[in-house]
Amino acid sequence: MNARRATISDVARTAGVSPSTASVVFSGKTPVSEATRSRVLDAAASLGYSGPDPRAASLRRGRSGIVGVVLQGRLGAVFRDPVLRLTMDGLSDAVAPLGADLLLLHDEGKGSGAPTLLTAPIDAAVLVGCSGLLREQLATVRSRGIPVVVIEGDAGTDVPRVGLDNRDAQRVAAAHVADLGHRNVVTLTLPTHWGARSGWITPEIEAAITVEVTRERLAGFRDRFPTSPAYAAAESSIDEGLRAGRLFFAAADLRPTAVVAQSDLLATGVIRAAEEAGLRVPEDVSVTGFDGIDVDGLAPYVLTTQVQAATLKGRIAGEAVAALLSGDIPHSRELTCTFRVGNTSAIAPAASPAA
Amino acid sequence: MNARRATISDVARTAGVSPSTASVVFSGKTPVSEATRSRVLDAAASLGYSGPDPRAASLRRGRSGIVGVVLQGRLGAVFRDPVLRLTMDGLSDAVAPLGADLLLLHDEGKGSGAPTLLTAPIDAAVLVGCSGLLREQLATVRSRGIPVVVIEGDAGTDVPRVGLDNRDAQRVAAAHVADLGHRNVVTLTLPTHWGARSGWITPEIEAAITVEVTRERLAGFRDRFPTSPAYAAAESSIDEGLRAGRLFFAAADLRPTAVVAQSDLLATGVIRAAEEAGLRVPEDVSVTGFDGIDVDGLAPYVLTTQVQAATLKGRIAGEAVAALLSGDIPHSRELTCTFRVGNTSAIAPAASPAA
DNA sequence: TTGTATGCGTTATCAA
DNA sequence: TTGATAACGCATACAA
Repeated sequence: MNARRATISDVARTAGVSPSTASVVFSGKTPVSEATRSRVLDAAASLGYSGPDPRAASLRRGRSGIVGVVLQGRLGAVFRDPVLRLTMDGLSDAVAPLGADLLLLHDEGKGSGAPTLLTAPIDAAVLVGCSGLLREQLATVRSRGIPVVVIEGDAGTDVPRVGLDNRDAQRVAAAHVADLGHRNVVTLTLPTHWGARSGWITPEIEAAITVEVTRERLAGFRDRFPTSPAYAAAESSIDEGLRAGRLFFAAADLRPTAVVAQSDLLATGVIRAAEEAGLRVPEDVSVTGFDGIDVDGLAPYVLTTQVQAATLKGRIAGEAVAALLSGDIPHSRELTCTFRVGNTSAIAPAASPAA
Repeated sequence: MNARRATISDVARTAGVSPSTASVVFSGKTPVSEATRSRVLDAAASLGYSGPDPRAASLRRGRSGIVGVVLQGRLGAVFRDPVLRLTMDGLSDAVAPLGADLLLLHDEGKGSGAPTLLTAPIDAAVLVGCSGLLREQLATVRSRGIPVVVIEGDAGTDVPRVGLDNRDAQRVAAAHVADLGHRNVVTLTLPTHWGARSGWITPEIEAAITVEVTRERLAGFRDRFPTSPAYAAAESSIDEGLRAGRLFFAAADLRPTAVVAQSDLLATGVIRAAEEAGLRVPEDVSVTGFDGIDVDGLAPYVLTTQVQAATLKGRIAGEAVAALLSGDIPHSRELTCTFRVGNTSAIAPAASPAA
């Protein structure tokens, strides 16, 4: 029909008022007489004008009302992680009062198409999940002058950050296992870098872990078990835990009596593997997790784990964004886990199986 | 430092070229000599200019590179649903080649803060999950002239839609149960409207179901069981299924021999409830699901269910968006489920438990 | 290969 | 309460 969509000027002309008046009718920034208002609204209706073009408005205003959330990997993979889901939930909650929407940005391979962080019309960014690309992304965002908040990642100083006492918490879990008499222990970690395959962690690899969460939790484990083997999973999932667990329990003479996992999902998989191998948890093998999420199908086990407040983490990040957008400078926050002893850890078996 | 961020004109001036030349250096739309290019880039670096302002660019271009996805309810709740997660995964995959990002819009209570669909700078919208607000949202989006694709909802004609053969598929499942000799059957449905509480579905309610998926699947069930009781869950989750199942199995003399659930999660909950009540599945009670997702912790059961290609559904929607954005008119697609007989359905028990 | 001119659709400021 | 004016920062058609 129309060669062109109607603009606010068209509406103004039709209504016989000035563009600025028409604008004000829609924004409500200034009082307008009832007569003019309805004339403008009528004109808009007759022209099929449905309000200001957001692009133009955002150019003029300098703000878009959009908060970018940078995630790593594909969306599906991202939301498969219960912790991240909770964090997103809290984040969206805290950002909602701003009237801001969330723009999902995946950092997946910078080669792939759009350098989105550079070209997305966002007012602020939340960097979450702490990939190795973090520094680069931070540089990008800051060069654009966009306020940014980092969730669990190596932000430099002067970047508001929401963190977790990963190292301390994992040390506590490790100590728990050590105190129960376990000596033959293995830790199952999250990915060492984004996109990495699963495999044993050599000293070289250990020295070059780019994922902060993994590194910190491993460090906490090391505080009590400096030389125990460590195996990195490719992702946090029950399946990955199952695969790793099968590996751990395959050779009867090398079998660990305890597995310290860096996530509840991994721990759940390990428990499954133990059952598969005919081992009893916790009598034959103790398993600890991390996160404190409800894992579907884990009953009757109650995981011994460090419980983190994932939703709160997101909420705090969202509040930090809100603060930044209103000109305040939020301070970084470090959240603390709560250790929960369940029924998946127990005193080490008296006799080592063999060797 | 700077009173104002540098613009491309500043860069051009510093580099001693015209603004258009500088623009071209960043967009790459036109060949530029190596000498000029590097002069421009140097100038940009020295001014701390990090590329065109996305807001201005998008105003000029008329496109923002953002696709809006309208979901119902809170984010956290949304991504808790495995089917939706898969759909989002497929969608983001299909949209990635466009260089488009996804903007998450919740339709939650139009009163709450931002009238987002009206004011978001999106090039296209995907309406998913089919709430009762769908028509209204469609009107909003179309009045803005934004191309839109609907996933499983009552789009009018002439709106590209990706659907599922919900009614046929559910009828097949119901027939399966009927053919096994079950007469005392109850169906457990998805919510009848968005935000509804759980409860028995009266004829009045049944006549006014606003969620298409629920309505269609129930219709399919009705094709074989015109008068059997139907109970609506408040959401698709194992917990809701468990609660409903407890209700079904509470009174021994009214106990159904088969439960036809509208989702795998609900079915899983029902199975849990059956176990709790000391009933064997499928010997004492048959349970069918819908979706064909992998439900964690369901082993050793293999659900009898209708398997839908959730990821494909999202992908097709994404491709439809791509088509719309390049001026084509995609046709609607109706996907077909595949019936899978697992080990949760069996011949009805010979003797009805009681009166 | 580079420059000139123009408009994308708004809204903030200020004066009337 | 309303209107005139001037950006907002860029990308494109077209000419050189």
